[in-house]
Amino acid sequence: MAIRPAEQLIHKAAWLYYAHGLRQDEVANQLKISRASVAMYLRKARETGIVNISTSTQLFTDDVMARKVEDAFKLDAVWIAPENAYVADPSTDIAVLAASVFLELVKKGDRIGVAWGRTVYTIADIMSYADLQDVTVVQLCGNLGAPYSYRPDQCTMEIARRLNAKGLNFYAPLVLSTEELARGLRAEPVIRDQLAGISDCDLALYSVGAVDADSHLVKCGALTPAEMTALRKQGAAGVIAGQVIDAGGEVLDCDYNRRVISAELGSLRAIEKRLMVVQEDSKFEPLLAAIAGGLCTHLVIGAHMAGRLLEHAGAASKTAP
Amino acid sequence: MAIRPAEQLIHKAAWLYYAHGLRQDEVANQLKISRASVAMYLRKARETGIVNISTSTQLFTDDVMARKVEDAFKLDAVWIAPENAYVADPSTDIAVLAASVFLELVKKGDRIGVAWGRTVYTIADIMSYADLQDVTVVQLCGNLGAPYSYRPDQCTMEIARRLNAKGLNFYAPLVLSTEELARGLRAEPVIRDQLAGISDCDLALYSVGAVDADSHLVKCGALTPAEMTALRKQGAAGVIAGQVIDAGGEVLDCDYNRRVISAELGSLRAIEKRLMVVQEDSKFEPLLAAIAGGLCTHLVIGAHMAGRLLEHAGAASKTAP
DNA sequence: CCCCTGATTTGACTTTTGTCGAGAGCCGTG
DNA sequence: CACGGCTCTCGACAAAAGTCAAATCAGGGG
Repeated sequence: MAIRPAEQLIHKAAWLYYAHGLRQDEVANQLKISRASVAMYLRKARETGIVNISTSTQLFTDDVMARKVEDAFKLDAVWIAPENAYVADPSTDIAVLAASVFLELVKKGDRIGVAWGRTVYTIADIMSYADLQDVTVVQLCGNLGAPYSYRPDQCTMEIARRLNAKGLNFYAPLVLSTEELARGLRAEPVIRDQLAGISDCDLALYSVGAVDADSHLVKCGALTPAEMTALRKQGAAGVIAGQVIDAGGEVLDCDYNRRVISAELGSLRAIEKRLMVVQEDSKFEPLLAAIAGGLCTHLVIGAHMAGRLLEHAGAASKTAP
Repeated sequence: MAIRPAEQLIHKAAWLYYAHGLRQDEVANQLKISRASVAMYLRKARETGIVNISTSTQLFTDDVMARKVEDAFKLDAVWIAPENAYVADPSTDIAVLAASVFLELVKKGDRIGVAWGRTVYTIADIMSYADLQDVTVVQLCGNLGAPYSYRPDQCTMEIARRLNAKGLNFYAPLVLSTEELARGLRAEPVIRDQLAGISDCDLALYSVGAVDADSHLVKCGALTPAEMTALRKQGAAGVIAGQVIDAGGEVLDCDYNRRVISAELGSLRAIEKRLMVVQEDSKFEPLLAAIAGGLCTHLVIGAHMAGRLLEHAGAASKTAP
């Protein structure tokens, strides 16, 4: 898009202020506008991603625990949000960290796969704006009609908006009523292309869902609590991009999964950087499953969860030394 | 290096302030220190690169003139600093822009070649701090003993310091008194390795020098004004990394060049991104030579210089349509 | 053990920045 | 051409951030 005159002014103000280090009143003089306007422009500049303020997430990887988790689970990088009363809301802390990490991982020209869930939406919501060029954000799974505020397409679009990127939505329901219909839809060129394009992503962002009555899948009406319980008995350990996985991180062989339109796990694994973010402590088992299935290379979790992971790894190495 | 406790505090303060958006007094409460300390920590955080504030340089590439220069000279990207009374000192403007562009081009893990000169040093001087990991800054040419404040090794080290990167200096004089000695020195393992490593760089930063009595080479005593005039008559058009080039951008065949220890132009051309920055209008001819020799892919110049380049290109296309 | 040095921290003060409601300009419409 | 409705801009005030000299602290040497 061509730069509009207003945007030009914002850019100039931001330039003088942030790059040259002038004060707001000096900028106002230069540009012959009031200081109040300058202040407003600067806010817009920050909101548009014309200026970018990022803080290194070093500290959270440098943590000894983070290193241990990396080693124990063979992950590329792990960030641990300290849970000790840092800030009012501890779960926000993880999301803020995840957003920073995400922005640090994104590069110009990247193609990014985004799944859906409360966690992902929270991240999108608090993520600061950036002006990445040529970035495409693709939706990893089908949609849900539910009146949820964090539908898959909304997660995708919101993140795309924040990055000033192109959003590629998935115009199909997440789950259909029959296997045949799902198969047919997956074969549709427009859907097939989207699914095929997923393995071309450079970066994926998702969380993992729990297999219980609180799951989004239940809340959105994709599954009943009873069905969920049944799946659990069949070995369901978690939910990734709308699909139910077993403890080994493989797609569970069940009727539900066959009716789902979503990224194949194989495609997900083909993505170089798979950033998984887990907020709730209750998602321990699902997280283990996701890690077992090689569905995450980069991980953002809270300190408590990290402790549990290490405990588990320690116990496992004792039983089978 | 292990994170010292002090650094930890700085990091926490920066995190709460910039990532969580708390106010300084809120941060002070959280961390149980005074607000004044928080303010100080935050300044340190900015100076260390723990937080990173960058402004997009879009505006300067989006310029119509920039596009035209790109097309006319087949360059990858051109940034033009508007010379019209933007800010007090117009030449600073170019350096500020160059520093931003430079930081935008650097990626983690990069190896960066840096030449020397007033322009390069000015850029280093106003460049904001960053915390790039695994970046190496290598010196492109030998040193000068002169009491200059912008010796090659200083340019290299200052940039390395700003980026929190490793600096690789070149422990050899730029110019020796005999050709034999230069040849011998170039064959020394330690020097040879350094020279060989130059083509592995991902990014180079340099300016181009003029062939006149004001040249650094003269000021540093590497050449006398008379020798400079003589070289000019022999076809010298500019100076790159301490070497004299002709109008076609090739090393001039002369005694001086044979006595110089510096990056071969071939190695420089092997570098993917070659960022050239020119501040002075008087360097028109040298710049043309550098462009002709394919020594620059990315260019930062002032509006006036851009005008002259386009004029030249227009005239050239008229004489040879 | 005490004093001195240098670095860190703090409270008090100043400067800079953010915000809000009022007013000015702009456009399409009746 | 006058009238809303709209956005953009400004002045004034309140809030936040920056600064500095004095106080405190840690540690080393005499």
